[in-house]
Amino acid sequence: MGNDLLPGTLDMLVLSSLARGARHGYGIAQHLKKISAEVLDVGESSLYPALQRLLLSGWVTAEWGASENNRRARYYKLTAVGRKQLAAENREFARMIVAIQKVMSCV
Amino acid sequence: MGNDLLPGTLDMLVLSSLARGARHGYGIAQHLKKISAEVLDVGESSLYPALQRLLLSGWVTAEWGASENNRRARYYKLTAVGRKQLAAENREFARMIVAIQKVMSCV
DNA sequence: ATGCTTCCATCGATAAACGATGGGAAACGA
DNA sequence: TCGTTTCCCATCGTTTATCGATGGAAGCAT
Repeated sequence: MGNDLLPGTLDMLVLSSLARGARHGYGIAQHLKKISAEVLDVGESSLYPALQRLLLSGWVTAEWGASENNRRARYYKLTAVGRKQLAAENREFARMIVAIQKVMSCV
Repeated sequence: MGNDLLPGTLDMLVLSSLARGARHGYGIAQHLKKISAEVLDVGESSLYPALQRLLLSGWVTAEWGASENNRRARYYKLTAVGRKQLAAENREFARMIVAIQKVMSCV
């Protein structure tokens, strides 16, 4: 029953997942699914390209390490700039939601 | 300062614009801009393809007529199925927003 | 051995939205 | 009368995000 996600929100969601500390890709997907009560289901083919974007933009850094399960994993960590970006995207998103709600409630 | 819009929401916004009665394309764009306090700015190159989609799906019908300004205009009208679709998209959207908020507030 | 879970990642297709562009017809100001 | 603005239609080509399918490797349990 896990649906797709709202386009244009993935980067923000990923950044948000990293706000409390570094995670690896698989962990990010799990986290989003869990916190959203299974509503958000980020496929790996959406997630990894997104992480590449974030790396390229300098919002996150990556470092290889070992997971809790003793497996090789790549940990992504929010940079200072990334944290600002998260805040900005959050503001902009809120702005959009307010605007959309206005339209929808005008029915 | 009118930005783009949140991808994946255009069809819903257009349907919502037609909930109270028929409008022509130009009027829909104006309405969205006005109600959203200039936040939502739907370009015509986004709007008309969207209307084509809605026509093709049967959510709306179109009819040529004259605008208030005595100009030739194409009026789009919500169908019964379109109204159901609007309700469904609205529900789904709300579901997504709740899920996203959960993730964002977990920071 | 087999298969399940965890973890990485890429590739090709699809589809949505955008910028640029074009046109025609009414209204309006000079 | 003429030029400009406003209104209203629409398409084309590009970009970009997301997705489904696919593949691989390594650890764990049976």
